[in-house]
Amino acid sequence: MITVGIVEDNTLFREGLERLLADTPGMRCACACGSAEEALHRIPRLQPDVVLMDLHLPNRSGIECTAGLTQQMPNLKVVVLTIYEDTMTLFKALQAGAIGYLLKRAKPEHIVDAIREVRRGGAPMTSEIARKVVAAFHQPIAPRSAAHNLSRREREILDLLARGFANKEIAQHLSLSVETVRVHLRHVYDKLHVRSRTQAVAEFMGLHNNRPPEN
Amino acid sequence: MITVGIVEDNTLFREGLERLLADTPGMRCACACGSAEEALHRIPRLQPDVVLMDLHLPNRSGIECTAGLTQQMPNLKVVVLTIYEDTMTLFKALQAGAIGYLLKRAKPEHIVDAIREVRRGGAPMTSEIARKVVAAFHQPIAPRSAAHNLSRREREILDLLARGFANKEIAQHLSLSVETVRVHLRHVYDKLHVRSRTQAVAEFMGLHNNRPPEN
DNA sequence: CCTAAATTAACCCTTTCGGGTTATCCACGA
DNA sequence: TCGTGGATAACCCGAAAGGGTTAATTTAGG
Repeated sequence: MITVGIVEDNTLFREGLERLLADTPGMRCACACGSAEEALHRIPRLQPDVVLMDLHLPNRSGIECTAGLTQQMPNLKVVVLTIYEDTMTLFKALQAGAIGYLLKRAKPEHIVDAIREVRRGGAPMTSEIARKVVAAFHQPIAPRSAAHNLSRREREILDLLARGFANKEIAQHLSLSVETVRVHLRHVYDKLHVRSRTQAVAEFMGLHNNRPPEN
Repeated sequence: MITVGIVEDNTLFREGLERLLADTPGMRCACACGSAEEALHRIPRLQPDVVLMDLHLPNRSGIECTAGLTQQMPNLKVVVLTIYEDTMTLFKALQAGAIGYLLKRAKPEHIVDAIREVRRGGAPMTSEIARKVVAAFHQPIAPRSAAHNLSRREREILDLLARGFANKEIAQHLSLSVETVRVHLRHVYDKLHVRSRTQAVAEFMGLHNNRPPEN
């Protein structure tokens, strides 16, 4: 018997899911929550095996709800059930601890299959979602040239910048004058087409970590 | 018709795969390579749709072979077929550009299914592998994580900060006073134990990029 | 219900940053 | 050989950032 929690603000859809679970042998609906607050309150007490989580909730987003639940219950398996197909939402949900990601247009039997798949140790998701997840691991084949127009010294200084050092500290680290650091930074700003150290760091980090592309 | 390349040093297994493909309608074996060198030479010329890649090869590893092939042919879909189940090998293969990851103990029909799955836009892998991939995205459940003590508003502002916006711009984006933004930022600095926006961004980025490094 | 935290906002003041400008030294290549 | 570009350094100045302080309102939780 697999116990399942539901978090879904849409009443019709929520009751549809309840009925689906009730009609499925081997599954039981532990609770059906209409809000993130309700979920954060009831689910830790009822300890279901799996949670079906909608992402579009009134106050807090389902992502935060997922994060809250998985932090309290590391063994809880959250399967996201949403209309959002964009990469950003997907990754935030996974980071929040979701273990599966389905679209609401999935057929009922696929949802049931997904719950069983979770129990078998899997991570249910559609083909397209899986492809996106895997693609996030691929190293960018051709690192953009933007950061490569930088000279050695400029890269070195940008690197220290990204570690949060002030110009003064960078100057000390490299045994340079603060003025020189400023000159290098100006060149970096020119080449990266930014106007502030924070923008430069954002740009630099964006190229140096394999995070999902924006949207 | 899907054309498939094979890279596998074990002769028996390689020929077994060849026969499997030959016996499968809609698939054709473009080439069967016994070494990474042979693969790097022949596959770019034959341009198969999919490559089944063993990871245990004589000289270079199949991971390097995968990296070489995917760099030359960005559209090539490499499905790893290996005995290695460890997380490190998995991640390296994915980073090298692999799009699927199967274990050699997979049944022949599953291998055929996986090739079709790739063509349908998916990323074929076993349940356990998928679980590992998804788990890599989970944020380390750091209870002491300073970033989690941040309030909703503070996280929101930090996020805009990390995108390179100035206080003034953040204020406009959120319809707030610059002073309020400054207050929130001060709290952020306190909680992250930093003294400047750049340090805060560095900290934030460090926690919010989902790289699976740790060689 | 009441308190703690969050959110909003303003003031003053010092430090840091970023743009503009100028200048010297050195290495590399046409 | 001369010029280009990198690295070094200094000046002025306005804009932005950051610290200290105070305080109103709202929200959340015990």
